[in-house]
Amino acid sequence: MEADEAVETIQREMTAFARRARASAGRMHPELSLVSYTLLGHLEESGGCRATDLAAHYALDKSTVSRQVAALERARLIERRVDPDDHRVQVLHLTAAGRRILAQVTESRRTAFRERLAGWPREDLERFAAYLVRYNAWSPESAGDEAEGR
Amino acid sequence: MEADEAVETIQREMTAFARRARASAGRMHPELSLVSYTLLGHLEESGGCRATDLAAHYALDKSTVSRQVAALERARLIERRVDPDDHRVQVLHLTAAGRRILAQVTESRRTAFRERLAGWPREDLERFAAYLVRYNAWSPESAGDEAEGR
DNA sequence: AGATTCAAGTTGTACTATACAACCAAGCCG
DNA sequence: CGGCTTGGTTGTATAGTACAACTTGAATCT
Repeated sequence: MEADEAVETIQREMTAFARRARASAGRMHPELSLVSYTLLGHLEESGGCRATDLAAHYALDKSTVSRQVAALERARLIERRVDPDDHRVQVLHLTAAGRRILAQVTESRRTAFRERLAGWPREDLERFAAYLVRYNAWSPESAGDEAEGR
Repeated sequence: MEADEAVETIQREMTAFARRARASAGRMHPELSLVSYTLLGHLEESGGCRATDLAAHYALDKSTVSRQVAALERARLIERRVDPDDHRVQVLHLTAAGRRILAQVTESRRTAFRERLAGWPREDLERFAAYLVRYNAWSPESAGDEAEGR
């Protein structure tokens, strides 16, 4: 069956990609690992949030986030502000330096992706993007939704 | 420009995927990491090869492969046979157990992917698969080939 | 109010994947 | 033969991660 073959290919290619991505991202941007980049990006988008939120959002252990945050703070890329309403909470914010590095790495990553995708017809880019969104949006809980038209 | 937006989306989604993949693969199949799985798969496809070939193919350091191979051998999933023509070389082969585990994990992964991709029209599956192949096939040396019709 | 439970973070510990460098051992070549 | 090359291992170091134990502050339930 051809559909099965396509699933197989998707599986193989996604796996291959996953295997390579982290390492190559690290080589491209030694100053900001993929994880740090992601966390910084979230802080920018969200305009500041708690370590716990990051952990929940990215399915990471709170200890992992704690250490990442500590490293980012040490590097002066983020700062912690204790929430006056709840002294357990530290709200994380990008510093100016953090914003700068983030922008720089984003730009450099964008360039790499643009280069890699150069020559793709716009229609293909848009379809590929849509497929990826759809693929990533899947979660066990949402399984079956589409089939039932929700 | 819409094409740029699509590139941005691809970037973001690929990144998100990469971040999650390894960990989730590990959770799904504690008995065989993504790397081990990949190496075993290569041995099956190739019908036996050298550690150096694996390293080259997956852009891993030979020391990394050496240790992976050692672990897989310890687990009795592969075996080494010294090449009679060149005593430096160890040709790696799957054992029966290795073949069994590989098949089992492949099946389980396939199921997960099938579930995730359930409800996708066959046409979309095929297009997505083709896009991924194209995306992964890219390498710095090949850049520009398409534009020049090679 | 006091005791208990809950939530946010930190720290200790351990493991995996990885790289780089130094090394060894076997072939190969002039 | 002697030196270079190639395949592989080992020592060492780092990043990212998890889990468990702990601290501290908040909330809740008598």
